[in-house]
Amino acid sequence: MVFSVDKVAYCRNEGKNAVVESDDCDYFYNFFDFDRDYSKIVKAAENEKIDALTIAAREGKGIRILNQDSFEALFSFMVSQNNNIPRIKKIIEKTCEEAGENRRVVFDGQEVTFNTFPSIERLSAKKEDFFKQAGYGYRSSFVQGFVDAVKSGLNLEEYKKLPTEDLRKKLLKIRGVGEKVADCALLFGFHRSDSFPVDTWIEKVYVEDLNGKEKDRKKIASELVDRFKENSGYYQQYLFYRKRSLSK
DNA sequence: AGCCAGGTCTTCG
DNA sequence: CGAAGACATGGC
Repeated sequence: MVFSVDKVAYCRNEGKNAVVESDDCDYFYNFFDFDRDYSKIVKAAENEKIDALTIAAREGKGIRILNQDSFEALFSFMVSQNNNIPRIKKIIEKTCEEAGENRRVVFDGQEVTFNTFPSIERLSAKKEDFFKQAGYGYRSSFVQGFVDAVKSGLNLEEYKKLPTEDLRKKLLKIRGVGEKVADCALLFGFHRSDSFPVDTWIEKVYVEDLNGKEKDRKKIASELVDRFKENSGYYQQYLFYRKRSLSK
């Protein structure tokens, strides 16, 4: 099952194909970025003539840069700071369970229930203790501040019109949003593939596989975007997933 | 038992 | 600027 805001899709593999069923196929067609020719991106990655990238792209050729909801993406990545992935998932799941709406859908005659990602209204109705008990820790004030800002006029839809650099600056003004979270939101929430989020894993890639010399994450990110331009985000995902899978 | 996690903010030199 | 600490919580 895949969830996005108040929608759900049921996914499975049939041989070489991925099958996606949903009440809203148009939405998930865009969500999974099916319009894009990823074979071109893999070829471009191979043409960079970087061993690690070539391998990563070939192994990760099924990876898509999802078109997530911008609010949900920014909110979720705000939770990711100084946190581990299993716990991030738990926090978001708990938030959906307790603040989202319960829904039912039917796939192939099978009834499925799920919780939506909560709306701004539902989130803003929650008090500080809700976030504390959901496990947000010190990030509680960040997400609450963000929710308040959106409720009182901050409009991410308007941001979509901005060029990447301007949009990036806007996102960085939000408390709790630094370079890495902004870049992830740019990539997944706004599909700005000219961004290269640098986290602990990409730092390893940069040093071990790209022979990088910079130490500062911000400099690393801008160096990589200068180098890979519009393909940055795709390469970042290939490299990220391969690095993580190797460490397990 | 500690160290660490898809970092960010604040403070201090 | 650039480095160093603090920050909540729980995964491993």
